[in-house]
Amino acid sequence: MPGFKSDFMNVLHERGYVHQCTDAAALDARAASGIVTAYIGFDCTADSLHVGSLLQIMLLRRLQETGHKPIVLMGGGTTKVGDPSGKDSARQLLSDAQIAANMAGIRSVFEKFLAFGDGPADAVMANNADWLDGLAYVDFLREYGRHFTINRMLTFDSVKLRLDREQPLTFLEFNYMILQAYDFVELARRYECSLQLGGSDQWGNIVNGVELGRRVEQRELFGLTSPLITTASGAKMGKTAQGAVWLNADKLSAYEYWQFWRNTEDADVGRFLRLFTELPLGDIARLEALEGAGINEAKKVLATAATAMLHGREAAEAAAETARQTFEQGKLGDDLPVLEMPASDLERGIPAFDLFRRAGLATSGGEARRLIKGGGARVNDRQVKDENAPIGADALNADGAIKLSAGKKRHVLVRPG
RNA sequence: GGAGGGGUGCCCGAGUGGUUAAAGGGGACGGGCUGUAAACCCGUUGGCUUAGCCUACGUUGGUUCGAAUCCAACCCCCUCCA
Repeated sequence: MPGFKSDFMNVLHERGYVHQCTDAAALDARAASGIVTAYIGFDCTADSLHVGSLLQIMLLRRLQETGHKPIVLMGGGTTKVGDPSGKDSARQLLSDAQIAANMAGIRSVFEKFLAFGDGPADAVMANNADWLDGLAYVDFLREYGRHFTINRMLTFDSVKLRLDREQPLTFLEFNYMILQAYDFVELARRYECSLQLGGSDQWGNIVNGVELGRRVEQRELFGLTSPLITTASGAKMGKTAQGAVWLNADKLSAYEYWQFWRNTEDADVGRFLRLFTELPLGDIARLEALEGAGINEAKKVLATAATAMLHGREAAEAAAETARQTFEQGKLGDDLPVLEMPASDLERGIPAFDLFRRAGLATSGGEARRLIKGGGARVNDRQVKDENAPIGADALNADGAIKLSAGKKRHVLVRPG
C-alpha cells in the first residue's frame, strides 16, 4: 500500500474502504493540506436504513474523524425518480408523503455516527429536493443536458445491464444519473464540496458528477467508492432470519442487531472489524488470528463494538449479556424479544402452532405446523410434539414468562400483559 | 399501427387436456455435524378450523366430464419494422 500524506487516505486504505478513486494522489494532497468537504447521497426508499448503508455511514465517520467535513445528502428529490443502478426493474414510485416519512425515519441514525453543527468540520445535512424540485425542464436541458451524450450513458453498467437483460428502463430512471451529477455540482457551489463517496455501484453516477463539475464549473472534483461487501461465502451482506438488518431501533432491537454481528462467518471477522468498528488495527490483527472456536471471542467483540456505535454502550452490553445467558448458560436473557399476551388467552391456552405464529416465529399457521413437525419448535426448551397442544398459564416459569424457540437461535418470551 | 416472441409458486425455470399444489435449481426455514461459523448431508417450502377443505399458472369469458395446458377478447413486457 503506498503511503499517503493524509490521515484520511491512509485510514481508508488500511481498513479496506477503497475500491476505486478518480485521482487518489490529488485527493490525498488536497486532504493533507486542508479540510475536504465530501458527501454521500441516501435515497429515501424505506423508513430506515439497513446495514447495507452502514459502510457508507462509516465512510463519512472516518472522514470526520480525520478532520474533514461530511455532508449527508437526503435524496428527497432523486427518490422521486429512482436509481436504476443494480436493479432489474423500476421500483414502484413513492408518493411525496411516503418520501417525507421515510426521510424522517432515516435522518436520526446519522446523529449516532456524526457530529453535526456549524463548525468547519461539523457534519451538515442537505436535501436535493431543495434544488431539484424547482428545476425548469427546458432550461435545465439546455444548460446541463448538452454535456451528456446518449452514447456514453448507454455504456454505464446501470443502463447496460438493463438493456442486456432486455428489461425495460424508463426515461424517468434514465435521468437519474444526470440528476445525481447535478447534485454534486450544486453541492460544490453551495458547500465547496469536492468529493463524492459511495458504493461501487455508484461509480458511474459519481464519475458523471465529477465530469459535469469540470465542464460547467471548471472545478476539480473527486470520487471514491467502497467495495461491495459480500460475505466470504458470497452472499449479499445484511440478511438475517427475520429479513433486513435495519438500523432503526424500532425496527430491529439492539439484541437482534448484536446477534447479526455475532453470526458473522469466521472468514469475515477481520474484515468486518476493520470496516465496522474503530478498534486499533493491532487489536484486530490479534483477534482475527484466533483459531477454531476461539474466533467466537472476536465475533463477540465485533458484535458489541458495532452495536455500541449504533445503539449505545449500555444497550450493547445488555445484548451481549442476554446472548451469554441464553446461549452459554441456557437461561433467559432479559433482552429477548417479548410477546405480550392477554392473561385471559393464557388462561384458556393457545394451540402451540398458533402461539408460534403470534410470536412471529412463523409467518403462517402452516409454517408453524411445519416447524413443529420438523422438530424445531420448543417451549421452555422442551420440544413440542403436538402442534395443537394448548400452551397456557401453566407453562409460565418462575420468572413469569414462557420461552418459545424456533431452531437454536430464535427465541421469544411470552409474558402476560 | 404491422410482424414475431413472451407473462407459471419468494426468484429463476420446466410443463402444452386428466395420476399437477405444478419437475429442476436458487433462496429460505428446520434437523444432523460443529463453535450461535463455513462447507457438507437430510427434511420442509400456497392458505386454512390440516386424514378434509379452499385458493393458485397475466385478466375476463368460453369449449370440455375435466384446462396452467384448447378458443376469444383484453392488459402488460421484449425484439424487429413503420
